[in-house]
Amino acid sequence: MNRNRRTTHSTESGRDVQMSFDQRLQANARERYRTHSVNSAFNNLRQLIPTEPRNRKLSKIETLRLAKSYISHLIAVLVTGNGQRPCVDTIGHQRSEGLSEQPDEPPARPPICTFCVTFDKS
DNA sequence: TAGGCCATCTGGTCCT
DNA sequence: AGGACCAGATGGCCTA
Repeated sequence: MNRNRRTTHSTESGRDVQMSFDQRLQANARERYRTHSVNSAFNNLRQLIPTEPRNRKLSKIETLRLAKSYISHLIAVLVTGNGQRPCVDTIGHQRSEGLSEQPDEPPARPPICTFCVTFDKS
């Protein structure tokens, strides 16, 4: 690669600023490091979410959605004191909020929580 | 082979 | 000015 290459980097005032190739490489390295730290946070979060089967690797989007669902499940456990299937007893968390969280997707799912089902099997 | 997921690069914007 | 954060583009890997 040509280390003398320059890339433009415009500011909010619209003025183009020359960015040296070395600066670009440094920015790339920082971004890589930042992405790795985000991934390590995702890995930490994954370890806290029970899956079926056990040790199934969750994607990032699955991790976020299931984390939200798991928090709701734990809240239901606290509210009802029912450690088995608490979510069927609560109003606010009556359906699975697991993998399909599309905004425009109709809620066509039986009123059972993902984690109630998971813990039933175990 | 198509689709999903991911890492990396890149440029724009915001913040200190 | 420099760094952090973010989103889009791109290409590679894996699985059904």
